Amino acid sequence: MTPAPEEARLNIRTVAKRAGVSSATVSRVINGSSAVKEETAQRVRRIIKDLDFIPSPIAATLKYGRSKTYGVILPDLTNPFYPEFLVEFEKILVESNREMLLTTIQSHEAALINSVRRMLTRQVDGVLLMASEYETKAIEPLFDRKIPIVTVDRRKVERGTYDVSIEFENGYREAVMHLRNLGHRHIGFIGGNNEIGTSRVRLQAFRSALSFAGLTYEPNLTRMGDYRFAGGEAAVNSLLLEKKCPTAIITANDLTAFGAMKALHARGIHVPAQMSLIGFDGIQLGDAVHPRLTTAVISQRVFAEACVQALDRLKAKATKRGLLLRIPSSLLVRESTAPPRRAARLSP
Amino acid sequence: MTPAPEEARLNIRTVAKRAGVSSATVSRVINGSSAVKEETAQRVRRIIKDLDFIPSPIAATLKYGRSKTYGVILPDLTNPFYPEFLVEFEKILVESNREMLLTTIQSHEAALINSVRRMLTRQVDGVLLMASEYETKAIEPLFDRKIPIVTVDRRKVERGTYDVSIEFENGYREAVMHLRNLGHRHIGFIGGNNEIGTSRVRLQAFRSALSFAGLTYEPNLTRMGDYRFAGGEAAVNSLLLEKKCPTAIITANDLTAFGAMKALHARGIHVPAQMSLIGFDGIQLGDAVHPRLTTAVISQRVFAEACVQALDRLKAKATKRGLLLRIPSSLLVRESTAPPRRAARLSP
DNA sequence: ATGAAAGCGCTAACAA
DNA sequence: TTGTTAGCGCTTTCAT
Repeated sequence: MTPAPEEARLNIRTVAKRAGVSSATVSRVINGSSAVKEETAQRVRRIIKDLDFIPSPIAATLKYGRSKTYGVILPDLTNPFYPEFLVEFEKILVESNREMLLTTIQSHEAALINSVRRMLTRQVDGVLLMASEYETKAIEPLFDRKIPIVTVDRRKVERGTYDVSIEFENGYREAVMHLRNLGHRHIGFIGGNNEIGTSRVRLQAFRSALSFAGLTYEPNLTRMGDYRFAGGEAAVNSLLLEKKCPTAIITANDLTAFGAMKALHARGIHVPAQMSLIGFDGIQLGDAVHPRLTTAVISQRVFAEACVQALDRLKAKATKRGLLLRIPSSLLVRESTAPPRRAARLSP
Repeated sequence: MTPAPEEARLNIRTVAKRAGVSSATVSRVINGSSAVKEETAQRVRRIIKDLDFIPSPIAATLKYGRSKTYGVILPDLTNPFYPEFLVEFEKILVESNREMLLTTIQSHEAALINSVRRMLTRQVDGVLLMASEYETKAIEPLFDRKIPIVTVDRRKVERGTYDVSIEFENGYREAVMHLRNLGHRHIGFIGGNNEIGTSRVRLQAFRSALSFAGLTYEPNLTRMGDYRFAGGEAAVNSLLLEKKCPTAIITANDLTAFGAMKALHARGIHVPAQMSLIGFDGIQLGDAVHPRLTTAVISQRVFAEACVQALDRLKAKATKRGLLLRIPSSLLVRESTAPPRRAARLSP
């Protein structure tokens, strides 16, 4: 009355039986343990292939606690920066036989609580929090359960967290120097959302770049945006009301720059002839707009590698104290920058 | 010598013990079984909350076979259409307590095999194949294991597969009529990659729209692209070499239209004064470029709902024969279309 | 170098 | 309405 052996479910024991070994040995072969005689291993691998057997990491997770999955919490999937990052991040994980659990909060802080819960529920081995601007409270449960956490752009670490931050200083310095060398003296800035830490960091980096270039920071040439088109657009419209308009604008990210570009076009202001524009991120779109956007580029590959490495290290030695990793940025000059229309007055 | 009870692992039995019930009852409460006395259920829920207990779907998967996860195979995450889709798809799944396993093949067909393997490995309850243009062979293992498969834009079904297809006919018809009403008589078309089924469908839909509008299809005004900027750009450059240039161009998707727009700008051809342009998809970016793109819009919410529904139904009754769902598209008129510069000669 | 055996946390018959 | 029980497929000591 037992079911036909043909129909027996395919698992590690089926393989073991066929190979004339125990399931423990099969497990060892699957996990590449060196403690198996090569001959045996070969035979087992042969059978695995013949049977088209796929081991279940779910069972392994249950047994062993580790899911071989890293979670990612994104603030906003519609900013192309993140998909471009994810492609690299996924590639690295998959190469090493791990998975990615993607959650998106679409800028709703409330969704963060839910994301965290999903991470816990699915037993991820670590969380990459790219939405670091939000409340720490929501991620407490991760701390409590000692899940490795890597934040992005938070620029501070706590309780064994790692942080991967973009080195804005470089990029903005090169951007400002580039503009200064072209003859610009009055450079506007469109930042992110002021309530967010990373926005302040960007603005600060811009200001120190100005001073490095020997230019004065003019607060009335700075506007806040929202890291999206709309913010860039609105900011430009507001900037243009200033008596003394800038001859160039630098933004907190590329999306903001595109918004700015649109507003400038709409008002018949030519980029770069009448206004130079520099973004930050280096998203692919920058190469496709007209004029092609001059921008500070971050290598997504390098960025993703740093994130995975940070997660791996944190998982390996959970008690270590925090660590800050920096990802460099560097200026890519394209077509959205040019000398200012009227020669700037010579500096004193 | 037993470990301190304080340190006992938190599982369904811990909860059961505290609540003075059996683990089965706790399981029932968690899964919302109606066969539990409300009073008992309340007590159990109370304890779950107090203990901050999170049930493990991994164990449930192991036991029950279902992972409450749908897999998605995307051709290319850098086309904003997909992230915008994913946001909706994820939202729907999460609302109903399910997860999404995202894999990307970045247009490499070889990666499809790997994606399929990941789906099998993680025991997804179904697969949404948005990269349907690729070889059927690679997805055989899904068929073999009777995993529900929903394809997109394949427009045919087999062996209990469902297909969700975009209704290009509508959108293109409205697009062509819009142009015709503006006075256009010679409309160019930039398609996708010709080797791909969905490209042929789009071209066909365009042609039938032309004939519906009483216009003749002019094969020399058609070019193939690649669904990306580059393809649109190259296609325009080639189209402009034609003796009899079109006065308007319709594209296979928005990204292609952006590429076309860039090429036109680069050659000093004003959109829409000298050339009208219509895209397809309705990605957010279309609202941000200058001029804002007239395009046939697909509701991502509707699209995502259809996909989830198709997966759900297929899972519920696996033997049913195939089903085709159609997602409508409709024209959104913005600023990239206008009457042709010189009045077109009156039609005969 | 290999095997036996004890679960990981949960669900679903079946029994009560 | 609730409890008992037998695993789901795997890993990993501990033996041998």
